[in-house]
Amino acid sequence: MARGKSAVKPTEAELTLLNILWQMGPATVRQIHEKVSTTQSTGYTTVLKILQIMHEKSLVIRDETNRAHVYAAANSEVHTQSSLIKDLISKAFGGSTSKLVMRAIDESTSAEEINDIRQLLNSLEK
Amino acid sequence: MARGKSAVKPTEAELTLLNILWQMGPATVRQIHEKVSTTQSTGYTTVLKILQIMHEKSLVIRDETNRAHVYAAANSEVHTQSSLIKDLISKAFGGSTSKLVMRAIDESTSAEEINDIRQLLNSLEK
DNA sequence: CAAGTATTACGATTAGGTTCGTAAGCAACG
DNA sequence: CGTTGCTTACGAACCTAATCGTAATACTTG
Repeated sequence: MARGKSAVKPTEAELTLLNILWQMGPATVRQIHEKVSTTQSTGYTTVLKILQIMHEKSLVIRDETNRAHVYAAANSEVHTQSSLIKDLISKAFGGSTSKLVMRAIDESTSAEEINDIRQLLNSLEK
Repeated sequence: MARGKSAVKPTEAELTLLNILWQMGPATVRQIHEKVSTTQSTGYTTVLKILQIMHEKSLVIRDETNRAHVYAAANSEVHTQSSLIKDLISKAFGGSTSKLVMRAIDESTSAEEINDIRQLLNSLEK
């Protein structure tokens, strides 16, 4: 059955760090902490601890070659997003993707975004 | 600043009960527990406790007229779904609705659902 | 090499979520 | 009215998440 894949759902704090890693690419704790500090006041060791836990969960990989370990997201942003959205669809939308899309799109959705979505639908046509 | 609105995000167990309440309408603990028991093995008092906590958080309202209190969801299913999806968009999709929709739709999405979505887009046209 | 500095590791603390056992309250019935 | 059974209330136990203080370790530089 090939289990062992990503049944792991990142927590909120973990997702914050993943977003940074996807944006910056592989980075040290110091770099990640500096980045996260621009928006939140989180201690250095807190960031470190979360990264260590994520490593245990295989949410990140790390290169221990140098003293300052270099962390990187284990899964792609797209992959993680898909998994989060599938989770939400099953838990809050009775498994219906279209219901979710209907709730997602509202008056605050820009014309541009709507166009992007329309093009996606067209490309699925085939 | 007009607090008291729904800044409250239901937990997973709470969402399970909300789904039941939306489906059944107002119900007693017994009824809810019977329903939840068809898919999980959760004790009666566990369901009761969660409902009491949800009541404190104002996720449900309850009618205490009779001995067996009658619980009902405080917010509509649509309202709650919208709030959950907005939360996910901001935390995992950089605020982009179209990105979320693109991840939501994949090869497993039925033609029927795609059609529903297309109609939604058309109705927004105007 | 010794002292200072950066980094990782460990473990404690706090808070929230989930579960359930037990007690207390009420109601109906014999 | 007292016993039985359903219901709510209370609180303990356990788990995960998040935060950080302190210790241990490794590098760096005078």
